[in-house]
Amino acid sequence: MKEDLVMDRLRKNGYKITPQRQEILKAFIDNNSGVPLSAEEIHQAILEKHPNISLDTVYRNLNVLNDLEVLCKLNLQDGKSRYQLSPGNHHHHLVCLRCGKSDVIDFCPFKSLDQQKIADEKNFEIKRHSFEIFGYCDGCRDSSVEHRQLIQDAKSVL
Amino acid sequence: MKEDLVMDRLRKNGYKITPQRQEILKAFIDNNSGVPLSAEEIHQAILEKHPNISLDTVYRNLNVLNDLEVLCKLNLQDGKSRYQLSPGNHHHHLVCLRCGKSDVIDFCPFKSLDQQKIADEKNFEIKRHSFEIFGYCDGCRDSSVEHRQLIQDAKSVL
DNA sequence: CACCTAAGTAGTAATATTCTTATTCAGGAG
DNA sequence: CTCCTGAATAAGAATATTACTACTTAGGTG
Repeated sequence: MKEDLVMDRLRKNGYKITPQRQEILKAFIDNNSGVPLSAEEIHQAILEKHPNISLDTVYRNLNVLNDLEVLCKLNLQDGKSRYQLSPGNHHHHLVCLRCGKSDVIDFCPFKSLDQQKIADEKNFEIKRHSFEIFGYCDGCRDSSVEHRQLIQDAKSVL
Repeated sequence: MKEDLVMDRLRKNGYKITPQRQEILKAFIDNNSGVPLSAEEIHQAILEKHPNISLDTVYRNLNVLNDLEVLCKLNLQDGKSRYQLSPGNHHHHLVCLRCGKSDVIDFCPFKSLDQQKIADEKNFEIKRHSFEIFGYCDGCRDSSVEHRQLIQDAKSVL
């Protein structure tokens, strides 16, 4: 999503355009690594130019942008949340347990699940859902070592 | 799952039977509230009889029991993880955003998703997946207030 | 353009979870 | 039954995230 569209979406939902929000968005636009960003990474990137931005502000705005579906929040099972620009339409993810890269899939279980049946049988009002697939991506299939383990190894070297 | 079966599963996977593990399991067997338990709740319950058990031990063993599929870990979107005894077979959950009760559903998106197609198209090796449905259960459909908000309200009263 | 107010921010404290390290213990081998 | 070793534990530190509070500011109104 383009920067202007995001600003429009903020405005239309009653959110203000602050320099902090613009910087956070820019961090995502500048990220071309393919790996979703963590709150701490975004915070560090912005600190270089704006030494006063607080980590709390980063977290708060990541949640705002996630609620507005500008970003999607991913759990790569490494103990922290990571975020990436949302493609806009409803989707789910293939997440690599080794390198952390995430790929979008259009398949949604709700297209094949009879929502009405669940609503009737269980008398349950569906509001939202989550669906993520974890495994090894193209480049990482060789290794049997998982992301969590690799991170631990990396830490022990420092 | 019965207590003896859990102990067998621990033993067969090289885990030891410790008093702490037995107490944690008992906390789940004793829980008939229908609401999954948080780590802190389990810790408090055990502290009455065993004042020395550490919260870390509770967390560590919840993860062990989750890995062995004795328990399932649920995210009720209220900022903490909750756990309940697993029915044994593969399943997913309907989670109520208001009261926190969780109901098991047998539907699994992978039965209708062509795994081979994803594996081929994306060259992705699938290891595991998550699928949860959030909404309002039978008893909570009236209210439009969400769990998170109710928890905040409750806190402000204290 | 100055004013006003709800929304946003920084800083700090609180909470949830995991890690580290030294000590203890379960349970197999002798 | 005793010894031994890897696994488990307690205690406390570290990390990830959210909440609280007083101050600041975006952006609408006159």
